[in-house]
Amino acid sequence: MPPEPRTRSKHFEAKFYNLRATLDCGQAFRWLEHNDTWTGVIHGQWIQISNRQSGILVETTASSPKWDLIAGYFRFTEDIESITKAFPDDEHMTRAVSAYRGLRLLRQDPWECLASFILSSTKQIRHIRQIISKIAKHHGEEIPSLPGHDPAFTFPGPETLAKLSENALRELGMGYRAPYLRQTAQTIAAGKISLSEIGKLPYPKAKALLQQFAGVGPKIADCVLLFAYGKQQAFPIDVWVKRAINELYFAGQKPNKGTLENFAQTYFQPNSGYAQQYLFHYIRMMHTKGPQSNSPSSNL
DNA sequence: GCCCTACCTCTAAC
DNA sequence: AGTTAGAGGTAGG
Repeated sequence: MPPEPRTRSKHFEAKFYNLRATLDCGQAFRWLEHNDTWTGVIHGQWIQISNRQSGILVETTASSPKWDLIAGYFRFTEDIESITKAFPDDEHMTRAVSAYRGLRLLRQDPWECLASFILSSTKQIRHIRQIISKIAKHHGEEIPSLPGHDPAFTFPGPETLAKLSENALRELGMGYRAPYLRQTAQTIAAGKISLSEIGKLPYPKAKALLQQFAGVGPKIADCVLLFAYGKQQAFPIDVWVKRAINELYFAGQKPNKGTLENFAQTYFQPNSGYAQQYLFHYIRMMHTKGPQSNSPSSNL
């Protein structure tokens, strides 16, 4: 038996951090929960994370943990209360905030985030997770996890995926998204578009550049801008958010595309990106559990 | 520009 | 238990 890997741990102060809402609701696809403890891999490091009094405990098997990157990923220092307080003062946002108190945005690795959302089109979250897990298992590097946990793998870089055939990607179950992912990986591996440069651009230019990648349209570009680059102007409009705006703000009369986009861009400022996440979860809950269901019982 | 459809595969709902 | 619609869209007509 190999010796149990040593772990390093660190406590972070963080007021209102709802791990379930943050890690399990479709902005990231690699987190697993067991007894209120979450495990995942970020920046090549296996992480275990759980709520503690007055904060968050992070443990990792990495031999020299990159705490800065870990803290950056979780955005521990973000003042979520003042962000949600600046939301529009209407009944829907008020309900969304109370149902999902402690929901945070993450700051993910741009490549993994981009690849994940290329795979997300017309897919249920469950299946997206499945595909991403397969990619890591088959083409990532194994890294140590703790006993009792599944083997852990890094998410392979663009150079690795660029070398795979379309068929090898299709074998992972991604269907017609395979050529998109392959081409995007090749574009990055060839240095034609730099992901770190995109982060330095203002929102409109960054969005336009992201849309040059195969399989990336306005929605996926906005997801990456919000979940990886932290651009608050990004407001991904998917079927759920569109449904939410139609139902809650236009009384069910569908506004045309321009009206809806304009509303999305202006009404929720200045924290539109955060507002989008709360709205997304709120409308999904309304549809899956019924409008009566009001369960704010998240662990804070 | 705007609308339409094809696209893979799997899950959830009959 | 088998069948089918629909799923955090995008590209190309």
